Amino acid sequence: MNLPPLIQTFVLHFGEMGSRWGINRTVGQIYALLYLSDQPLNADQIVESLGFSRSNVAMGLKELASMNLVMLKHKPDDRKDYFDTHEDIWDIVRNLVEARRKREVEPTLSMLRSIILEQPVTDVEKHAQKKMHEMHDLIEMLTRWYKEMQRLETERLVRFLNMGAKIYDFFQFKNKTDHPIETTSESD
Amino acid sequence: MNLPPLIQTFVLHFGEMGSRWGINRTVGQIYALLYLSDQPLNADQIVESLGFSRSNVAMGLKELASMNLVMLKHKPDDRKDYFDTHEDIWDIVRNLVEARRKREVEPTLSMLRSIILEQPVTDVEKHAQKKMHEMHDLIEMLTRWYKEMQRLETERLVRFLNMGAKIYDFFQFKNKTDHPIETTSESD
DNA sequence: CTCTGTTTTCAGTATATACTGAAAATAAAG
DNA sequence: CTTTATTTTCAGTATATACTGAAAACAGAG
Repeated sequence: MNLPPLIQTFVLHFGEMGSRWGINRTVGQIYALLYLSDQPLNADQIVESLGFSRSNVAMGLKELASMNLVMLKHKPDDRKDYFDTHEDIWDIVRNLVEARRKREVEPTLSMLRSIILEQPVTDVEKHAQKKMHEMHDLIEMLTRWYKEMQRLETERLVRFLNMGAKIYDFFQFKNKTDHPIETTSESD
Repeated sequence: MNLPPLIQTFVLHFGEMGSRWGINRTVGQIYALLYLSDQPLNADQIVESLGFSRSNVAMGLKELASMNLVMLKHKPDDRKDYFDTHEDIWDIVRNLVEARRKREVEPTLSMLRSIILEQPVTDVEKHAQKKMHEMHDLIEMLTRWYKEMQRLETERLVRFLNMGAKIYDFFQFKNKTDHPIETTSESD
């Protein structure tokens, strides 16, 4: 690896963190490199920069593509595949969260859906099923909320996030006065 | 392992998912078992239920304790340590998210903090640093928002999440009319 | 069609992580 | 203090995951 120190630190960090983020070192480093690069890179350039085997890089890129974290691009008169990350960092967040939801949440949700349909026999099972139901409802609630956020375009999402504290006050206010809040025509 | 089928399915699923959630099979299964149990369990009972070695269970419990996902309890005239999960499922979420933030976000944030202080030399480094700055600001923003949510008590948090769609409308409304919204005395 | 540059696959190997059993540490009870 | 119940540590081993190199598949150019 022979990268400018600033870039190297970042790339190595992403490699190390990879395992905590459910991706491996190779994938982490490749993503970091592409994120910092001011132009799309091809697999050979990545091999050159990071020192992994060609096949390992190919697999890493495939995984990143499956998570919609990299985009395939082409240059005129060049048959090589070039890879790039999204321009808008919020698109990165959206794709990242979606990929993790699919991997980490969706399987559990469907397991819960099927299991709460079954008939509990003993009291122990009854209690267990109640807890599972509780978890199921919570995940569904968070998922519903997440899907709504996912639809917000960047500008509104940012504004919404920056409102955080004020929204908190807003609910405090609502709570104290007990007046329903008119936002659109719809009410609670 | 000899558990009621309903419980066994759930426990095994948590074990399998463990690796995707950054915990291992043992930790996943132990947590699942404790979550479903209607009473605190001691290490021997967990060994009995799951078939892991005593030491593996001890390590798993230690890890769960470090993430504040299990609580230590004692019974009268019994020297054994008993473990239990939180009553309120939202407390579980709060502790879970906090544990993951510490592991998965905090180290990156401090790496970024230190790296954006350095002096870039080349144009390539300048561009890279700009991208790092962008990432840093985004993570800080999300963290700030998260900390505010973390402070909300369960009832308000649930109400807030259920508002999701309406808040979206609310911003649409704001956007169209361009009137600042009065919530408390403070304004934008 | 063949040739050439490129990507993908996959069996084998290396590395990292999880797990165990035995021994050490701890802490309550006598 | 010693004894006994319990938890923790840790070196060694097993298992799972990552990584490589060689070969196969693919795709555009002639």
